[in-house]
Amino acid sequence: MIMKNVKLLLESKNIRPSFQRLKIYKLLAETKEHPSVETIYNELKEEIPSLSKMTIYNTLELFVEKKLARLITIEENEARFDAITTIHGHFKCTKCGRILDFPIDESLLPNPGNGFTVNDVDFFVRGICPGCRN
Amino acid sequence: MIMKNVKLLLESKNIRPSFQRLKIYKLLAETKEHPSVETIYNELKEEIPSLSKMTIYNTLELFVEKKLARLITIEENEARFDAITTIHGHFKCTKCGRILDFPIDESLLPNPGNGFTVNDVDFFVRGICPGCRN
DNA sequence: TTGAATTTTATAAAGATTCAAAATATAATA
DNA sequence: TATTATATTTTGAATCTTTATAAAATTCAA
Repeated sequence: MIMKNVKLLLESKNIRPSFQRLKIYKLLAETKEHPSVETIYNELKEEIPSLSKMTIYNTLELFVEKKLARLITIEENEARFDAITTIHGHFKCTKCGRILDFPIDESLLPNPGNGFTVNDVDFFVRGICPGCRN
Repeated sequence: MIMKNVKLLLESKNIRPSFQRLKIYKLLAETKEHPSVETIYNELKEEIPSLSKMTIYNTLELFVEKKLARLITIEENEARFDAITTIHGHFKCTKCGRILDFPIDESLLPNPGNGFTVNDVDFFVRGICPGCRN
């Protein structure tokens, strides 16, 4: 993803495209690893030595608010993030620890029932991935 | 749920039915609130003044291991627990904060695909509950 | 270029969880 | 019953993630 497009995307959501925000979004969009704050920090601190974790927390919170990112609570301890905001499932391999995306048919999703307003759906599966089974 | 049956249940899972474990299981089984460690601690400390949170952490971990309880990660910060271990959905009302159960048709559940071993499924929905909409 | 608003940074504080060791309770054996 | 071994609980400190606060730096517009 080229920077110019990241910039346009943030601006389309009324987010000022600061250097840090651009870098954080670009990283998130280019990885499939569902990184934590810690991971993002480690990936970027070489390029941005002044970077503080607080900036990452603030930025991700802003992205989630503006629906540029999703917060994933599949891990017990730390928040994970995903730049893909359309509905999809998350598979966590309890052996290698990776979190993988998989498509889900939205029309088949369970529904809490009449009278409930649904704003957000998470579908988490835990088990062993094909690579770890061999 | 009477204590005798709690005792039998724990014993059937090879868990020594200590006083603390019995009380913690009974509380978890009799509430629909999906309590946190903190909540369980506050509920029980009057009856068991010596109780420590560490015991609750240890006990719940043991229960989850032995499939007497489920760990629910719908909250960003704290772990919640549920004595119902069969597959069902969780709805979190972002207004009143309550976490409610709802049934889901297991045969319709999305599947990560061939080659994946599935051990555990979580289905979380966030939104507004009927009570809070009025 | 100046000044106001925003963003980033550094530091501290809070909250949840884990660790290690001591104290207590339970079970097994003599 | 007394003794010993084992399991459980408690305590207090440590760690880890996240949040709060305020100062410093940066950006933007006049």
